[in-house]
Amino acid sequence: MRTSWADLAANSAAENAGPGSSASNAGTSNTSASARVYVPPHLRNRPPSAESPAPAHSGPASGTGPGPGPTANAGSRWAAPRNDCRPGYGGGGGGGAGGSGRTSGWGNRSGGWDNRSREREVNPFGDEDDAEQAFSEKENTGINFDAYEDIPVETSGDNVPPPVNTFAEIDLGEALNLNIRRCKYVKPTPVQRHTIPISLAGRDLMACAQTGSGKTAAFCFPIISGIMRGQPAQRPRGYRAVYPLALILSPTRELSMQIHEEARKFSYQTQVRVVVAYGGAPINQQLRDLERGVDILVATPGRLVDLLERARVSLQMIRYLALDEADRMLDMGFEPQIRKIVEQMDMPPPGVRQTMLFSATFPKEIQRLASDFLSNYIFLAVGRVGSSTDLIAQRVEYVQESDKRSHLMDLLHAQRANGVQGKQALTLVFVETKKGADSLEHWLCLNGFPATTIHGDRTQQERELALRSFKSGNTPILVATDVAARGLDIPHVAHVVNFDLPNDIDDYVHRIGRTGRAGKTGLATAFFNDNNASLARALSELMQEANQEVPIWLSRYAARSSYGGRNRRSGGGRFGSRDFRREGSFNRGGGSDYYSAGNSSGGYGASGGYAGGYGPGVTSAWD
DNA sequence: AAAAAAT
Repeated sequence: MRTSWADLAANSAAENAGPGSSASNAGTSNTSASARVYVPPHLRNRPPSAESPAPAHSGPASGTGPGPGPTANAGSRWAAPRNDCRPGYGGGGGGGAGGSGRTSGWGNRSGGWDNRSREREVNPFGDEDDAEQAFSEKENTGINFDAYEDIPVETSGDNVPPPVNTFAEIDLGEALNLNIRRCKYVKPTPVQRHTIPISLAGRDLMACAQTGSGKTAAFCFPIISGIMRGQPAQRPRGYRAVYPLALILSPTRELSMQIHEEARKFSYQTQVRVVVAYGGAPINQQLRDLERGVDILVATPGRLVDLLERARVSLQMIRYLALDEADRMLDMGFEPQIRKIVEQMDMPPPGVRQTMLFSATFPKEIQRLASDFLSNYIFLAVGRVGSSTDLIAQRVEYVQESDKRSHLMDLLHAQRANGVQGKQALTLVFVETKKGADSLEHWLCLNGFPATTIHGDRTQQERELALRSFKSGNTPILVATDVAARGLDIPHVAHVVNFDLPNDIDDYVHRIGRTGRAGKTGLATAFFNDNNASLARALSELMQEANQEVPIWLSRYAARSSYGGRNRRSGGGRFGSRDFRREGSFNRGGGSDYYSAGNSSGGYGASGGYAGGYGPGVTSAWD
């Protein structure tokens, strides 16, 4: 489940050292999961009883167990680049939520306070630098700090705390500061400059910002710092339940893994423990991780609901709730689960807990839903990194369905010529359906292009393997459904191809955001035809906003499409969205008590110069 | 209509 370059290197090294992983794979099959005692639904979710026998590990923050070190990883067989398009296919079970290499810390699981210092915490930083050099492109955090100065920022809400300019201005604590240095973060990104003070002030937040703009750190730093300096948690002594203090939810398993990896770095040697739980992987290892103690739980909704229904996790001590890709989390597919977790279990209500919502886009309807979870929140919109310089070159080409494959082939041939040091530049191809993904992958392979695919019909092992293989450059083409559209931080993606355009312009925004990340340039090519007519207007507007050249034929489509209301961009201009509380129609609706007249103290100008406003004419465009 | 997310 480790996905970084360092892990690849580590796994590769382990692989070369010997075939030791096969034995451990054998031990992690799914069969052990079924040994769990079945708890009938009516007995599930019983409140933790104070009378229950106290488990040995009920104290706060006992030592952090040995993390998933360079574990025997089921997916490490991709090492040999072959024409086989799914390297490592059938490479063995296990994998998933960590191979059995993790269980070496078993003896310590009852450890309370006294074990804290004895347990050794695996350094999550590894030797990433070495691995990064494989791309011969040293990039530090990958963030182009020079691109920051002109990033527009807009805030609204009551008494917005002023932003900070340096990490030193805020006392996050010594251990956290050390990790910030280890991450080579020199100065905070815009979203961090604003989010951290807001969060440290205890305020709720709705934030529009790209993943890759430092968003994860923006919500992790205050959470970790808050847990470290907060009262030691007097956690109830649940029979088996654990009581995390912070919950971070995300819409895909891979994104949860990614957040977990980052959070582990930020919390290294802070005694703040981060555990991840997601579906598709055996639950037992996740249960053991939880039993060792958890302060911050990163999870996908389905698995969390499962854990809640088994009464293995209680949310009653939650102080911080963060939803990543919040607009996806609140759309039709997810909303019931999220409401269940946030409103119908034992989580403290808004105002008691602190809630932070993040997404690159925030449609108005979603903002309305989201406000149920928030209390007197601050709205923050951060423009794209490098928004003024347009780091993503967007192209739209008219391609009939029947011509798409050969057209893609042309693009890939051109790309191949630009290969970097023998490695082809990474190309991410989005398609509409899972079947379409498999079939395109197969076709690419037949035609000599090493491709793999990630979508929801593949097993979790296959998904993780595909992602690793792509990141490593061994399979430089990844065909993906929207499962990979959001939040995934894959360095070095040079080209995003919208083989099938999405129906929603926000999805398009998320997809092309997989390239041009963190201040680097990228290319996004879309195949457009009559089937995408409904997207024409929004697409053409978006491209205009980004100073991209809009083909004449697309403008004609856009003009033709009847009042594109449905697909109008939900947000505005350089931001993913703007605060829906500022829309006159909403305020007249009667919910305007704490938000008057669409202006607020200290809301603007934090980044200097930029006034954050829209002229009246522009504003009307968003009504 | 499709995708994602629990078993």
